[in-house]
Amino acid sequence: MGKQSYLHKQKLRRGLWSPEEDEKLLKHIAEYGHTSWSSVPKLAGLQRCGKSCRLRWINYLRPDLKRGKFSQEEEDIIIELHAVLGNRWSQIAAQLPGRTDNEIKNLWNTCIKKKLRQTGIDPNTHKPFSEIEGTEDDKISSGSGRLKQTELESDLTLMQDIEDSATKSIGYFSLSKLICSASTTTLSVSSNPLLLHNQNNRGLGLNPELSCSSIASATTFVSSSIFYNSMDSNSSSSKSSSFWYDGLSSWPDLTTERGNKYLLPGDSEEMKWPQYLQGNFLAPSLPHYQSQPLHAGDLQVESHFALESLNLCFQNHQPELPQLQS
DNA sequence: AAGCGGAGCAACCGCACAATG
DNA sequence: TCATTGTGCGGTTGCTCCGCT
Repeated sequence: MGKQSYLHKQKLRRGLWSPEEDEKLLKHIAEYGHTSWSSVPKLAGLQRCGKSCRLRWINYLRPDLKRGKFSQEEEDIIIELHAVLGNRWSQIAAQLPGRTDNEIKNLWNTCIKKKLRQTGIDPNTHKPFSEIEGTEDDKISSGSGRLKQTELESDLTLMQDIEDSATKSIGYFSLSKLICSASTTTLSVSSNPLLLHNQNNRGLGLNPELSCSSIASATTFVSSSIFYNSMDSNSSSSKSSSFWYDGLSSWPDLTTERGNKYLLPGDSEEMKWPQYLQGNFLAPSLPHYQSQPLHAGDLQVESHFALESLNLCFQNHQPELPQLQS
């Protein structure tokens, strides 16, 4: 693709990001947002490609990231979602506020896979090894997580496949049941607005008018009542569904989110760049921002939100942040 | 103390898709 | 309709750390 030569031509930096680079990027995004990643490096004065900036922001600098070890509940959720979604890390990540797809992918590849194997479960099929021998391929958990449009005969058949696979898996939930449970309020299997159309949406073919990124959005709603009950009930978990109810249009009210969930000194959150900034960069947990990448209205809203969240941090912690070292 | 190997993690690569001209 | 550009995603690589010998 000529990417290498492009990098050489532009003398772009690669490899680990320095604190100075992080600072530049963070400042730039706080000030201008990121309407176009390709222009960010130039505007921010970075010798990086836009892609690298985007990745750095998403996986590391974003203020709503939750760092540190995954809890057992989070691991369980990942396993359950993987049984249904396969390697669609971004969709799985959408269900875990503050976690990135990269983080989850790494966790899966390094820890969870191993654990499952040790317990006699094939991480690809989520079935006991003894049961797999001689059985048909598992459509859901095949190596490549990306689902091509051409593979989608229809949303309904895919949905059925997913459901079949999930229900066949030991101990894992049935999508239809979940959606049915969700339907006690607004959705039903037969009228799930997310699944009516198979237009050009990636993955599971969603109704574009609803513009939520994926089926994950549906499970956000569903899982909020099922998965998260055992989790921290005063943070993200209890809000996922309200986000849905709010009609996919409401960004978190930062004034009410304020103080809702910060990284507390007692938390075992690992702080790297923030440590560089004297170790006191406390970021609010803003689950909707990460978990619900709205498409409609999107970039401006997202940028605006990023700016707001950063500003909020800045306001709350003025003694620390203005002291960015240069 | 040095070497080795595995684990964990950050970042890169290549591809697919969407948007735009 | 086609080409180009931008973005997002999943797979993979390579570096660092740490425990073991």
